[in-house]
Amino acid sequence: MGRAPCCDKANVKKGPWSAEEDAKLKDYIEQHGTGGNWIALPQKIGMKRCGKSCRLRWLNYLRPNLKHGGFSEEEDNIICSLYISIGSRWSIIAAQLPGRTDNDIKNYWNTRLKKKLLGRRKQQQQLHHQQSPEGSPATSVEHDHQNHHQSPSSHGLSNSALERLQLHMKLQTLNQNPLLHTMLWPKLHPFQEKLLLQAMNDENNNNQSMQLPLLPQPEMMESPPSNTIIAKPLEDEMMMMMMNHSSNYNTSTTSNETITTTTTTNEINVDPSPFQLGGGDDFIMGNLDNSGSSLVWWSNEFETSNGVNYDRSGSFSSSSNDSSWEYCAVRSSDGAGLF
DNA sequence: AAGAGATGCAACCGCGACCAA
DNA sequence: CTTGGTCGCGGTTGCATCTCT
Repeated sequence: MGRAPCCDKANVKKGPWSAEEDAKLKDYIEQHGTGGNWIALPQKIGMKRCGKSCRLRWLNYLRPNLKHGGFSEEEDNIICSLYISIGSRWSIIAAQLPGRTDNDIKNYWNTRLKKKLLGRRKQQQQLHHQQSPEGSPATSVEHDHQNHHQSPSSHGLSNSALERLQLHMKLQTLNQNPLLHTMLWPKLHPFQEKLLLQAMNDENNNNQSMQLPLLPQPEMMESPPSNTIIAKPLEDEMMMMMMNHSSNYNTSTTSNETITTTTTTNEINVDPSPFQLGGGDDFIMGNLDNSGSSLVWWSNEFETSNGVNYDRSGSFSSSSNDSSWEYCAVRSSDGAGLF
């Protein structure tokens, strides 16, 4: 037995609001406030609308000082940064953008900003698809782009986390350009950082049952222990997704495999990994080092000491003053992955 | 010019959180 | 502690408009 409806659905008007309804609601709230009870409000003013509908209309459209459309570059950057950090927590993101509503930002992200930022990858995938029509399907993110309003792909990974990973990679690529760096990674106001940290810790706390490490507070990040993997929400989520996605994932603390990659521009030695994660098609591979920020992007295959081929499709890293991160997505010839 | 498909946006839905009784 | 009502959020849907062929 489901919960009781909040209103009599049969006698409630749905659909677009008329100017008359808008005026009625606006006038009432400006004079009397909401009274702390949205459900009762429509009856008070004689409207055949659900209280939730009134609330939504007020918050998203009628409220004073709301801006519609015309997102600035700075707003784009803030949305993007926060989305990568905390995911689709539109209310938190909206709180950082005065005059914007969560619904507005959500729509803007889904319809424009995401495409704007991931456009290049889409082109790459289209090219890849043309070159190998029998190849693997597009990621769920791009699949969704091409199939508006259709169900997610059967890939099984969270679109949100994939997007965040892709964006992180993309922005780190752009990060090589110092001009773009400041443009795309704006320094947050301390209050924004505090909010962000709070949100991150909330997320980590919620995941405690999964035994994921907590995000360290700034004061805890003074000198991270060597080879300690500090989980940020993005990484947590990706790890959990990989584990959920992979029916045959494997974790190990006894890997003795050393991977050496050689590219035309980079030579990367990955320490014997303390943690393996694999299975399925794609993998996340990470390595914490203390050598500062570095960025590499591979598209070539590389071979491990035991002869397993990995197609390292991309890699990125990020860093703060105290710690740095390096990740790459890998696909192996034998179905094993490394973290 | 017309039809089909893509896009953008407002609004709805359902669920979990919260709180008071 | 339980229950019922409300709030707030994120995901989804419906539809008008735009773009392409």
